[in-house]
Amino acid sequence: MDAMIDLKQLRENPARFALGAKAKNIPVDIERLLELDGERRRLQAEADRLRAEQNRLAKESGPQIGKLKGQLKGKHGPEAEALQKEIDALASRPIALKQAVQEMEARLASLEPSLREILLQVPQPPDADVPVGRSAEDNVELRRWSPPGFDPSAPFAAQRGFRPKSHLELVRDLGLADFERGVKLSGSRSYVLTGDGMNLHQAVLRYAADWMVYREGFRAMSVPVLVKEEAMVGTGFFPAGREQAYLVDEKSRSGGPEGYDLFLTGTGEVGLMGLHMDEILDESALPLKYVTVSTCFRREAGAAGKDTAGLYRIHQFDKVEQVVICRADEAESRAWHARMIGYVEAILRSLEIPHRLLQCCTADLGPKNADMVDIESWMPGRGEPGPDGSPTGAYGETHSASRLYDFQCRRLNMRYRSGGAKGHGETVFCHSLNNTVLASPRFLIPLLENHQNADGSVTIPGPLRPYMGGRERIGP
RNA sequence: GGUGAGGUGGCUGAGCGGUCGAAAGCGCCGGACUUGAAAUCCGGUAGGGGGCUCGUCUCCCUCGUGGGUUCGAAUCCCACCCUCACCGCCA
Repeated sequence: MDAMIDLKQLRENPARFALGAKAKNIPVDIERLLELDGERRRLQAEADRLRAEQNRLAKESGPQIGKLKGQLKGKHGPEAEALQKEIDALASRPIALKQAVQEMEARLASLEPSLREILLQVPQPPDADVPVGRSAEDNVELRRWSPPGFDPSAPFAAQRGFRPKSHLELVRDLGLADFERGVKLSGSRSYVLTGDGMNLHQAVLRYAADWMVYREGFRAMSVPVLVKEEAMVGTGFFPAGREQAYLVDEKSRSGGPEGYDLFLTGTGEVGLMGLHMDEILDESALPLKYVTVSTCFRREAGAAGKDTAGLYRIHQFDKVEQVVICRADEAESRAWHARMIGYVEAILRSLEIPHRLLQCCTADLGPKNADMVDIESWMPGRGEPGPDGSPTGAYGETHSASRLYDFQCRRLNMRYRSGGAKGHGETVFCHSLNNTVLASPRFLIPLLENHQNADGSVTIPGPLRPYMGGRERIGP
């Protein structure tokens, strides 16, 4: 069975996993898991013992049978009969054992599915320094930033001299998106980016990707967005997130058992992390720093009625994603987490987008994370309408930085050999981290809304201008 | 989509029913030689799981994956996955 969570650790300290699951509000029957594990180990030991005996007999009698068969060649009559009898006697010795082994194996096999099912559901326990909470409401703000001369907590109109438009109004008035035709083509939560909407979309993606590649030395990758189930399970998105993923049903289409289903990935993380599945890496190759820009697909099951309008919650978008795969060292992994968050903060500052960092509480972590920090960008057009009917603005999630220890790499069977240069040490599961660099078109919301002008135009922030043909503004 | 060949350790590649977890070469590690290095020589070198008297201990599993035949399978049979070559189609 593949490594999910470390069964040894679970046996030694089941409470840690039970409490961790509870803090995450994820139901999982650790008691039952321990029972099944114990039962399996008992059967395994017994089967091993029987098989060892069987092997011993076979090893003993094998060469003898071979020798006797050699003597049998060309012989006839009573002499041949005697030899044949001897051969049969030798051959029959392991038969009883064989049946016993088969029985044990059958019992073992019947145990595996339920064991595996539970094992796959056990979440990574949250780190001790993650605040315990019941929902996203209990996330804790770490810090916030806004460009000089603008304060998100004060009314937009008072500071900028006009009432802000929401991104919906901006994209309509400036001709940046066409929702009607998007819906015509693909149903709800679909859109078409038009003209400068598409230009801006490509500009921010390229800007973010270039930042990671040319400033931070990440390796640019194009990875599949259509992947096997293995990759979804390995990266920890399945089984819990199965409802969130689009399925390309190749299995039933073929009408037979051949072929397998494929899934559309909801993040480039799946492709990047899946790259080294089942590999043993050289320690000297670590850390691996990858960045990809990929189209992401999400069913948004369970989000019916939420954020139905505009570019916020949509089924398909593009995302620049960073992952780091490093040695199994908590301090190193924590340092990378901070650094990866720092890249995003720097990008947001360079684009003059007010934002804040949230330490996610235990309930908001999801099964795979030990720790997660969200970054929310200020969206002046979001939130409840104020007394004058214009939006008051709100922070909206645009980034999410996860620290996973070896949770993913266990599932992906992704290891390195420890022990210095070309070391001869043990194989160890890598640690992994991931963080959004920039997701668009959601990011167009804070970009357009924060940089809108009184005349309805939108100023293109300086760093994006090279990606927009040198232009300074969109609109009149 | 059609036809053919093939998937073996970090790599190349032999093995085609028993002593094979597996020849040989390369690579890598350790040692000898050397002022140092190269060359040479000697030795070592897959992964996973279990047991205890925890050790230069022991057992089990793994030769693409899953089944089957057999006393015994890397080797024979079936299905699937994948790779390569040629043909057809095609952004």
